Amino acid sequence: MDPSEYDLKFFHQEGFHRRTCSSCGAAFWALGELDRCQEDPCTPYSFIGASGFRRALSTSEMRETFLSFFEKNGHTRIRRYPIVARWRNDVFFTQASIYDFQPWVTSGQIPPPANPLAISQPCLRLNDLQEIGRSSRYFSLFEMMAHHAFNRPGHEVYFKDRTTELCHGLFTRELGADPRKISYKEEEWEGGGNLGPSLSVGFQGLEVATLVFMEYVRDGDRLKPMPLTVVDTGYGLERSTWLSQGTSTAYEAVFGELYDELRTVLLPHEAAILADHARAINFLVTDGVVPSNAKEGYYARLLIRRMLRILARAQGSPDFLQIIDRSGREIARDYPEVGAHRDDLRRVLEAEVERYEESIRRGRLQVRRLEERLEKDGRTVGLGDLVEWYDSLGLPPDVAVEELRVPPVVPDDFYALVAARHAGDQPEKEYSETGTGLPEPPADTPATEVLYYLDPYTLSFRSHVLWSHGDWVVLDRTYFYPTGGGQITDTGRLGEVPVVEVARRGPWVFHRLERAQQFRPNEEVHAHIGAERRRQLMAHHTATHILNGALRSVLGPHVWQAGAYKGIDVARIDITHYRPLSPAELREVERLANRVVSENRPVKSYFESRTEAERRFGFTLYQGGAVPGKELRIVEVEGFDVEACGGTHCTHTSEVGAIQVLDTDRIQDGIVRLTYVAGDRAVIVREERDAALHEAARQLGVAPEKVPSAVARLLSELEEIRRAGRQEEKRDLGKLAEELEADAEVTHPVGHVTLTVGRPLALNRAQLQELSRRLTRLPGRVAILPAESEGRGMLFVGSSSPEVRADLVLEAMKPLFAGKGGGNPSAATAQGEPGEPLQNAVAVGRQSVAHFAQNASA
RNA sequence: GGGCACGUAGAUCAGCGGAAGAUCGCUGCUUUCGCAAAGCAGAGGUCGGGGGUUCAAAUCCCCCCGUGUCCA
Repeated sequence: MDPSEYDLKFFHQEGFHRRTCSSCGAAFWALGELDRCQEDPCTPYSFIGASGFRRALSTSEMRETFLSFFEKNGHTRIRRYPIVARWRNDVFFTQASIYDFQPWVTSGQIPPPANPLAISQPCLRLNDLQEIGRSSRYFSLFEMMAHHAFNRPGHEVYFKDRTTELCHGLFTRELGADPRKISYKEEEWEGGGNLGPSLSVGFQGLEVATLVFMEYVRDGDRLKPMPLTVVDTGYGLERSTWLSQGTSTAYEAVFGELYDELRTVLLPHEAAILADHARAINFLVTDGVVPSNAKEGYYARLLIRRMLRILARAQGSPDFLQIIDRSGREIARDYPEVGAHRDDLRRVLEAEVERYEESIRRGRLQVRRLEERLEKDGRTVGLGDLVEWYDSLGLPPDVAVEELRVPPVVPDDFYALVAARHAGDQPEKEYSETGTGLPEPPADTPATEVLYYLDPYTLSFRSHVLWSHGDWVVLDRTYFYPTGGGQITDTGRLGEVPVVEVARRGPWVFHRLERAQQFRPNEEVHAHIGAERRRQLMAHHTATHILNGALRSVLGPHVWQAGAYKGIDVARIDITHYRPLSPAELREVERLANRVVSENRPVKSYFESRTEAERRFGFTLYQGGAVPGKELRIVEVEGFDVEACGGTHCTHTSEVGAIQVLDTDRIQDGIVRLTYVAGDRAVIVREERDAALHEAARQLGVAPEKVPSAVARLLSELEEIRRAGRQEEKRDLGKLAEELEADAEVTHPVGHVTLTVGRPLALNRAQLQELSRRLTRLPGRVAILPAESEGRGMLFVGSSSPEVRADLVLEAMKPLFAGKGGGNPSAATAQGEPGEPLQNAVAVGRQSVAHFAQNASA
C-alpha cells in the first residue's frame, strides 16, 4: 500500500508525526515522542491497576458513551443485527459489524439503513476458543462498536480524515485518554476481493480499534477503485471497558459479579470460559439457534459441552442452567429480547443437557466393555482408541480415562490427533447462485415494475415488452409472481402463448414461454395468470405463515423457519426444534392454525421502513431469511404472525380454507419438517383419505371408526396362523425324523456311530437343517439327507460324532453330483444335480461315514 | 456439507461367512398368608430396508433409511 494513503490532513493539522516502531518495525502516526507503537507486545499493558480513561465504565456505559458520541456527531444509531447471519449463505455468524451490510449495501445494490451510522454489534468468533481464559482479553462473543459511512460517487459522507478525527475525539475528549499515548499504525486490510489501507489504534499496549477504508477491488495484480467506498471501523467494547477499569483481566471488567462468584470455586480460566460461553449461548439461542450436530447448531452444542465438561470436573460448582440464567439476566439489561424467553431457553438447554448426559453414559458403557474384551486378549486400551471414542462417540478423553483400569497417557496435543483424522475431509461444495441461466438484456433496459405486491387478485393485465430473447420475455410491468421465497412460479399466458416459468434477476422479471416467440420492442401484450394455480399458491403461502405462528405459539419462540416450499400439491415448512413433534403437540398446532383460519383474520401486506418494522416487530420478522432493502414488505396475519415476505397472500385467513398437516419428519438434528396442504388441496386430500378409509371399512365389513380395531384383530389372527404354520411344519419334520430313524442303518461294532440316510424329498435348506438337527440330537449320530426341488439336488450332512466330520463326508460326495458347497464338522451342505448322481453321492456318503468311523476306532 | 461409529429379543449388548445368543425385563410353575428373592420352565427375532457376491450372508461389497458423534 502506498504510504501516501496514510498521509492524512488530519494528522498534519494535529501535529502527528510518522514514526517507525523500534520493536516491530511498523510505521505509525503519533503526537508525542513515542518510539514504539502502542500495542502488545511492543508496549506492555500500562493500564492494569489504573484506568487509562477518565473514569471506570461498565460495558453498558461504554456502549452508551460510544453511541451517543457518534449521534452527537451526525450518526444514526442502529439496532444490533442477529448474531446468526441468516441474510448470508457464506457464513453462519455475524463476525464483524460490517457483516450486517454485506453483500447488498457494500456492493451498492441497496442503500444502507442510515448513513453515516453507529452500531454496537455482538459478534461471534469461534476460531480462537483455546485463547479464552488463557489470554486475558479473548472472547467468543464480543461487541464490535462501529461507525460506518458509505460513499457513493457525488455523495461522499466522509472518509479517512473525518474517521480518524472522530476516533481520536472519542478516545481523547470523550473518554479522556492521554493523546500522546495513542498510536495509529499503518496496516492493510483485505477481504472478499476488496482491500484498502487501515489504521490500527493502539493505546497503552492494547489495540482498541481498527479503522478500515475499503477502497479498491483486486483485479489480477492491479487495484481498481471501488465505485462505493466504505468506512469500516471496529472498536472493542470489552477491551475499551477493560481499559477504563484497569482490572487485571478483561473478564473481571466485563463479567463482574458472575465471574467473581465462579472464581471462588473454579480456576480463573475456567470461570472466564464459563462466563464467556454462557453469554454466547444466551445470544445464540435467543437469535434462533437450536443446539444440534450440524451447521450453526453444532457451535451452540460445542460451547454447551465445553461448559458441561468444566462443571463436571469441578466439585461443588454451580448448576449449568443457573449460570446461563444469571448471564441471561445480565444481558437482558441492555438487550431485553435475550431475557424475554427465559423459560423457553431453559427447555431448549435442558433437552441438550439430557442428550449430553446420555452420550456420556453410552460412552462409558462402551469403554468398559471394550477394555474387558481387550483384556481377555491381554491387550490394553491405546491412545488411538481414545481418539476414536472422542470422534465417534463424543466421549472426552478425561471421561474415558476415568473408566479405564489401565488408561493410556493423554498427550497435550490430543485434539490435534482428532483433527488429523479429518485431514482428508472434502470441503463444502461451492454455493451456486440462482438465476444464472437467464439471458442478459442490455444494461439500459428499464426495470420491470412488479405489481403482484400491490394486488394478488389481478390476474389479467396489459403490459409492454421491454426486451425478448428466444423464449424469454421481459415486460415493463407484471403481475406474474416469479419463483422466490419458497413459492414456486406462476404460469399463464402472454397473448396466446403459454408462460411456463417466471424468474427474477436484478431489476427484471423474465417470463419463459412454452415456445420461442419474437415480440417487437414496446409491443403491447395481454397477459393472463393461471387463476387456479395462483389461488392454490396463495393459500399455501398464507397457510405457511399461520402454521409458523401456531408452531411458535405451541412449541415456543425458539422455533424459527429454517426453510419452506410452497408448491401446488403440497407445502412444507422446516422449523428449528429440538425433538420430534408429539402427536399431542401436532394436534394442538393444527387446531390453533385452523382456528386462526376460521376466525377470518385480515392478512395485511404493506411496505414499511426497515427501521420502523424492526422496532415494532423485532427480528422474528426475518423468518424467511435474508430480506434486503431499506423498505420491507410486511405480511401481517393480524394479531398472530408478522413476517417480512415477498409472496402473494390471501387477504383474509378464511380464504386458506383449512390446513391439514400430512406428515412430520426430522430432516436433520434440530430441524423438523411439516408437510401440509391448504385450500382446494386440503379438500381433495381429505376426500381421498375419506374414500380410502371407507373402502378399507367396506372390505373389512365394519364401520369406518372400527377400522383400527378390525385391523388389529386381523393382524393378531395372522400372527396366530403363522405361528400355527411354523408349529405344524415342526411337527411334520419331527414325524419325518422318527420315520427315518426307524430304518436307520446302524454301523457297528466299529465307531459307535448311528447313520441315518434320508430319501430325496422336496425340502428346502432350512427344513433339511431342522431335520438334521433332530436326527443328530443324541451323541454319535450322523445324518445324510438328500433333497430335490426345482430341478436341483441338495445334500445336507449333519454329525454329532467327533469321529465323523460332516464337511469331510460332504467333500467325498461332492464330485458325484457336481455339488458345490461346504460346511463345518457338525453341519455341511451342497447343491448339485438331482436324480441318479445324487443317489450315487449318497452311496459314497455311506462309505465315507463307515470309513471315518472305522479309522477312528482303529 | 464432509469424516467416523452404530442399527441383532421389550431394554442393554455379544456374535462379524457354515445350525440366531447372553444379561436384565416379561409369562407360567415350585416355594410363601402375601410380597421380594431363588429354582425350574416358557414366550419373545422379516439380525434397519433394498440390491449384489457365494453352494451358503446377521456376518463380505454397493445403494438407501435411521441414530449418534466429530469437524467446517
